[in-house]
Amino acid sequence: MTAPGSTTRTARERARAELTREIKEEARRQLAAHGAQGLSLRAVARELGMVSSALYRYFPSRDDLLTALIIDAYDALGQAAELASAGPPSSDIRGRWRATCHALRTWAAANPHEYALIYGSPVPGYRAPQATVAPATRAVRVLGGLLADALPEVPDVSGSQPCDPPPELAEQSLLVADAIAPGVPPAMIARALIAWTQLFGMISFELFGQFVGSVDPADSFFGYAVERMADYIGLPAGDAA
Amino acid sequence: MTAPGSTTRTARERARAELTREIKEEARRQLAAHGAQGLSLRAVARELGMVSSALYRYFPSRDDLLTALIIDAYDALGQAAELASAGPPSSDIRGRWRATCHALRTWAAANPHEYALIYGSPVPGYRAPQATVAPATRAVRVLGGLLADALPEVPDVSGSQPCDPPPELAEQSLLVADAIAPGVPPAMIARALIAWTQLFGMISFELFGQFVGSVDPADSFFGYAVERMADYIGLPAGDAA
DNA sequence: TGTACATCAGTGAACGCGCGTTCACTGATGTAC
DNA sequence: TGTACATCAGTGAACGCGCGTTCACTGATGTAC
Repeated sequence: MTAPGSTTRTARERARAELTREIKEEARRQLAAHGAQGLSLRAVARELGMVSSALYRYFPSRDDLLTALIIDAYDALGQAAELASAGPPSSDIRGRWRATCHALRTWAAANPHEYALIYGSPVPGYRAPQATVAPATRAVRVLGGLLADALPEVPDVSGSQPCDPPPELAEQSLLVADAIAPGVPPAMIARALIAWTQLFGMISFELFGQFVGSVDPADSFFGYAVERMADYIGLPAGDAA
Repeated sequence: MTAPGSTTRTARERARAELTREIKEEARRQLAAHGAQGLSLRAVARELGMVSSALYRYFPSRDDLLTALIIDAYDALGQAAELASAGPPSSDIRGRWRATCHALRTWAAANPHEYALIYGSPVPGYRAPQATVAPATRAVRVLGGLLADALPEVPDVSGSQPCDPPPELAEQSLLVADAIAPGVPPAMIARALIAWTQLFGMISFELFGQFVGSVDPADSFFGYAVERMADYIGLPAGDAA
């Protein structure tokens, strides 16, 4: 009888955890080769030297396996962003933004099919369950934290400005701020949303082949856009630059 | 014997053209229901009351049918952009930009699966043939034309600026300008590329469900971003605003 | 205008393949006494 | 420490389905003389 709560579980439990991991690994390889719709339980089982029905001991259905892959992908991308943002000194807001953007692009380039799974076209017939919602916000929370940290450093412009967001957007921005960037004013949230969509638009264009024949390779353009968006959001230049 | 070159071709030719159209229409419906990978020749034939092998008289393979749909989608999107840009007076650059952006979004919302086909994740195992390249540039050419028309109206800032694009990007921008926006300086091309990726990033986020729970509905945000990007590119405010 | 031939659209059967999921089962691992 | 029982992983066969593509064919449409 092992101690309760011990990290060394029974052999059965360890074997189960390991096989679950191996199934997801093989499924990710399938994903890369044939896309989300081409993900086949039978093929995964075959590759693992198992009989296809055995997989049902680990995932109740194909869609549940897909859900697990989606959650893993959001988590991996989110973690990459978190690590990158934690690299520079906390006060170097622009450095943290830069590092985060480049980490997102690097992760996407290294895991194009997992990126496509979460930021590409939705898989027809698949409805993402509630469990994917929280991991999906992990990356954007990094941006939120960064904005919140930038607050003391940005010039406090009270009163209405030209280019202030319209009422509906201001309202939505307030809710976004409440959720991921406490205290950040709607105008800054709105600018950050523009930068965020620009960032992912750029990554998707690069990965999905829209830049072929124009800004290809996209390194220079990417670096340039990241700086311009930092300017636009109003992030302080930081110590390093 | 009908006159050569007459628009009224033989019955056979007319029937062929009509069936080709019907096949593509039905295929588009399949696309909407099951995605690009779920597009099935057999299902299309079934719906049309034909036997599946009959389709091979019209398209040599499934991939060729997919290619036809892709080309049609690029053309439809490009045409929507062209029509929108031709709406306002030619000198109202900002109005044309605004109309073009909204037309792209409207087309995408009305044809989400065709949009996903061309701007979403690539279809695994499918390689787009050369024939898709030209139609693919049709939409962005509208932006190019708009920039070229704006040239006389933007302040001529010679000499190097802060925020000028780095050498590699400047070079690529020159090539882009040569192809779609003659005479437009690299700095403006670079800004337009940022705006263009922001625009498609925003449309994709909205269509693919990334805005659910934040800027949803996205109308207000979309309109706001379009204006801010117009500012950023440096488009003149126009007569209407 | 009429006939002989060529072209083409569509049929139906077949090939060879893959899929997700269920179910009754065997045998190993874990647990309670 | 040893035994009886419960839990669980994995098997293998089966169900019912779908797919792209080929091929020899029938019969209608078009064309040349």
